[in-house]
Order: sequence, then C-alpha cells, then structure tokens
Amino acid sequence: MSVLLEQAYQKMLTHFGKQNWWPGDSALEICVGAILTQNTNWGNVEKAIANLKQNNSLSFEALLSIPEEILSEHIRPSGYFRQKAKRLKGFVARVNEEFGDLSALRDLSSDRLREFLLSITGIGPETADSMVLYAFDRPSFVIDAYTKRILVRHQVMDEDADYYQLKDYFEAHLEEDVGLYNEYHALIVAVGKHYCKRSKPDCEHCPLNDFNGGPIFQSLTP
DNA sequence: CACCAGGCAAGTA
DNA sequence: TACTTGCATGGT
Repeated sequence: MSVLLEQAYQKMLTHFGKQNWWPGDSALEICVGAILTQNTNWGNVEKAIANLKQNNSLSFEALLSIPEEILSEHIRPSGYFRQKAKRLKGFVARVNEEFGDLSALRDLSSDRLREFLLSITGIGPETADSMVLYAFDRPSFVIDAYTKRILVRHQVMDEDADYYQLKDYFEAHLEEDVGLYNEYHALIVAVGKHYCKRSKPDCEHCPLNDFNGGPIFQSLTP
C-alpha cells in the first residue's frame, strides 16, 4: 500500500467525508444506474430511476418484458434515452439468455464477470468496473475522466495514458480491498466535481494540491 | 449564451 | 490503428 496514495485518501476523506456509494437499493438498480449515468449528470439519473420505480419497471422481469419505446420514455430525463433504452434491454436480455438471472452472475470469478459485461453492447470499461465493484462487491478499480484529469495534472500519467494504465496504477499501489476501492473512486469524483472541472479548475483550494507544499501525487511514479 | 455531466459504439480513412 | 461523430436532457 503506497504511503502517498494512503495520505491522498485521508486528505480527501477528511475534506469530503465518506461518500457511501453506490446510491441504490439493489444490484439491479446499481447496474441500471451505471448505464444511465454514462456521460450524464447523476441528478438526471435519479429522476429516471424514480420514474422506473413509479412504474414498477425496476425489476429484472419488468425490464425483460417492457417495450423499448415505453422504457425510453421512463428514462428520458437521463438523456440519450433511445440509446440507453436499447442498452438496458440488451443488458437484461444477455443476462437472461446466458445466466437466467442477475444473481447468477455472482457465481462467476471477477475476471469472467468483467469479461462478460464487456461483451455486452453499451458496457465499456468504466461501466463494467462500476458494476463489478459497486453491484457485485469485487475489488476492481474504476477509472473515469476525473481520475485521468487529476493524475495528468499531478504529472503522474501522460495525457495519452489509456484506461488500463490508470487502472493498473491504482491496483498496483493500493491494498486490494472492496471498501477502499469503493470509497477511493467516489472521493476522486467528489474532488473532480468540486475542484477539477475541465474549463474552470480550482486547484488553489483542492485538498490534493496542498501536500508538502505541492500536488499530492507528484512524487509518485507509475 | 456556452459548457458540461460518474461513456460508448460505429463510421471513416 | 487513430480520429471523428452521434447520442439528448437538465443544471450552472
């Protein structure tokens, strides 16, 4: 466990407190949220999920049987609603055809689970890792745009680093622990939302920019 | 008004 | 392989 990553974690935790991700009452709700939040503000996703609950459509069976057009209307507030309706239908259809139910995915190893999810249209690396970590409670570190932006700003990663270079970096330096991965990614998102916007970053007040007088990740090498 | 949000797939050269 | 574009609502 890297001392600096641990200290960065403590800085974020002290500043923001526990994030208690993922907001959701079931594995299915978390998987649905993971698809709906793609390139989309979480507040809009909450409205979409509320609509699904109100229409009794947030269950595996309901999502299997609901017509795509009806589903798309329910999730409209989350944006990209036609595309996401297709992706949700495709997701539950694949799970149903190959495993019968979402709970059966728990019998898979983390790697097989991740590979299966990645084979589904509409589920890329970040969405797959979000499901593996937050819905299935396995230690798979999630990388998002904020994570990359922060590491590039702190000169840990090059701008052209890909998803797996970033993922491997965290998994190599952190203790392999579901709770730690869970909270770490959530805290990075909190930092990103508040201080690491693309057009107006506020590095001045960012908790990660006040470590021994400089950026906290700076002296860490990949 | 512009810009962005917890991405991904498909098309082009 | 390496870019580019479509997808779409809602908040700041």
